[in-house]
Amino acid sequence: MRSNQITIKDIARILSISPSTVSRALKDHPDINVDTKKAVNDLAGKLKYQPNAVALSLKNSRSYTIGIIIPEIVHYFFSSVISGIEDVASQKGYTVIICQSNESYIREVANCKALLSHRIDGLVVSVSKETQNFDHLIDLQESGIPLVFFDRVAPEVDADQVVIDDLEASYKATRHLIETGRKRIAHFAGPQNLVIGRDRLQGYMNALTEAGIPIDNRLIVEADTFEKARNMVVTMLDAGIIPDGIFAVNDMTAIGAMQTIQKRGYKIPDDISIVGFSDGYLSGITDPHLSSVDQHGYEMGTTAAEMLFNRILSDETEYIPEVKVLYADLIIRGSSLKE
Amino acid sequence: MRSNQITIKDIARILSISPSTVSRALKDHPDINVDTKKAVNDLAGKLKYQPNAVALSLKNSRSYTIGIIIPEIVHYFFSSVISGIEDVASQKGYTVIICQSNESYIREVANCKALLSHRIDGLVVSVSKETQNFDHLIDLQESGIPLVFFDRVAPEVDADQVVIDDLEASYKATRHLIETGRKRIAHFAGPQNLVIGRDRLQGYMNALTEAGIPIDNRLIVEADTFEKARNMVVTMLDAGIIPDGIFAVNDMTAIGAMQTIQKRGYKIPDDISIVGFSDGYLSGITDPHLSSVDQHGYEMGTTAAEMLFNRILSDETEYIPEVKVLYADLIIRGSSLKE
DNA sequence: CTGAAAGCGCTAACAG
DNA sequence: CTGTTAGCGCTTTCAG
Repeated sequence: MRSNQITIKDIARILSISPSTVSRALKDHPDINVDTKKAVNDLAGKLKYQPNAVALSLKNSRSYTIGIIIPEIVHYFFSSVISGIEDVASQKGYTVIICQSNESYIREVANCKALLSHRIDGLVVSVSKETQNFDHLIDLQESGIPLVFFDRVAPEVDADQVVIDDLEASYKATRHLIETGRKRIAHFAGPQNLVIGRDRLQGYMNALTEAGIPIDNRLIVEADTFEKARNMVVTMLDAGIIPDGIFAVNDMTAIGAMQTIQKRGYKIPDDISIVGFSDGYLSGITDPHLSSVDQHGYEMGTTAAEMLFNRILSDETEYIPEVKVLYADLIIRGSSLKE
Repeated sequence: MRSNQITIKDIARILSISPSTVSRALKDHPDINVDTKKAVNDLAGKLKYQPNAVALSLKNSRSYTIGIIIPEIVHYFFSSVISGIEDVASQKGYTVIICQSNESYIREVANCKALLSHRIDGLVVSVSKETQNFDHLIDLQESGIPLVFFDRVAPEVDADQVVIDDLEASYKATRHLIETGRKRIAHFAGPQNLVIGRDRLQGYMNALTEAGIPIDNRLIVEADTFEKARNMVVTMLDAGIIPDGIFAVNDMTAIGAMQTIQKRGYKIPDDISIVGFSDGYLSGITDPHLSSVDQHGYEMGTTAAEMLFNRILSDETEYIPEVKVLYADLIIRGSSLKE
């Protein structure tokens, strides 16, 4: 199938004038005769002329396009971040290319290459669980493309970041469990190669330590998906390890734990109370509703995009990375209510 | 910030050869001397040369980019469709630009213009709830860009479509309610300007009619969001209209209804049983689990993408629109179990 | 085996 | 007020 879109030359030919005149007329250049302008604009409208963004990109060495690399789009948190980024970008006249790494390092690297090839003007990224080496991102940055990390950051890379205060949020969540009388609080943790995984664990430990509760390693398990949580609960209960509270690294994990716990005949929150870390609206549709840290995904997206455009649109040569820490609220719902 | 990416000319200059030789060497053209090839490829590797996709697009009048327009990315169904499209596209070496209409006609039109400007090679679209006029899509198609609709199609436009058999699926869902002894079955319907809204209502009516159950207009209400469902249930119950079964146009609506019904002291499925229309994994985390039609979003995405690439990669001039109807399964869970 | 030149669509400096 | 020209990065005839 051949595309047959109108160009400036088409308009010029029809009107028997030069392409540059058309170009100027279209952008209302003061030099151009009013009649010419009118003729050009009328014809452009009639022919539904759309400027060729590809040609403009080549000419200007700016693609007016930014890239996003996220692990998986099919998560409320990530898709709401995207939504935030998109709104800011489209308002600035920028287009967004979204790539999924599917939690794979290989794909993340491939995404970077593709985006480099498309000459994106900037990149917002949340790294995959697998990623331990950040050369692909450093390369990108070194070739002059501003970079902003969100949520899953790479401290090894000197770039802007927007994160929530994971340490504080986890601390608050755990403290809330302690304050409602829980003594044997388990943590379903994320991968420890991610900062968010480490920070959330640390916040949990800080709260326990502060309260004088000894840290029990049998209560700290790596489980960060619905499925893993279900299996882990079975393993723990079968081993006679019965927590009275669980702080989970994300909502799906919390919900997986919740379901299995209920299936085994324990009551929530009476026997075991649970706090998650928000993936979005899920917390409102469990029974009981899930207490959870609200991460404000949309706001994180707009913030990241604004930081990125600050870089893109400024001429500063020196680069002092900025870290923005968003406040995260603990929303207490039925799964951890005090009796 | 200036980007400083390596071009073919840079390599040519360093090696004191011409750009055309570099170009040929990079694509392993048989004419080129092995040593030259090696020198070029080594240097390209060292300098991390990435071909400029923008220049290629301009040269080839193909952007190797496809567009997606969806109402909102923050829905499991839509994001899983995107995932399917992306996987097919990236495997074919295409990039994907995703636009959200946010259910707004104006934004949908703007999205089309932006995508046209980017000279996308094809478009996959699910129209906004507001859209009644399809000129923007027809224009796009007329300028030679293949179009595939999914889910929310525009029958007014002669283009490929991939849909599920909404009529059949709704019929099955309603019939299931009838077979489990329900007599006063309500339908929480979607907007009637969308084919899916109309079809789902029609399937519901067909099942009732077939079973000899008269259609009661008080039981058919337009409610297609979590919030609207909550309000609608209150309104109905307060008016003394108590259904014994509800078929909802999507899962969030079903869940909204479910919660409010439970809050009012009715038991699900004993007093009122409920069937939804799938937005994804939500059905597994309600209590009781929600019976629902599985729409196979990912598969819909891959199918749509494959149909699109059939058009993009073929030279056919004649265009016979194809409609692919995917089978939708009714998954029966706790919310509509027979006693 | 390699180079020069033209052109994809657009703009901007330079000439009239 | 308008036209000519060159160039963004790349490929591809056409000429050596």
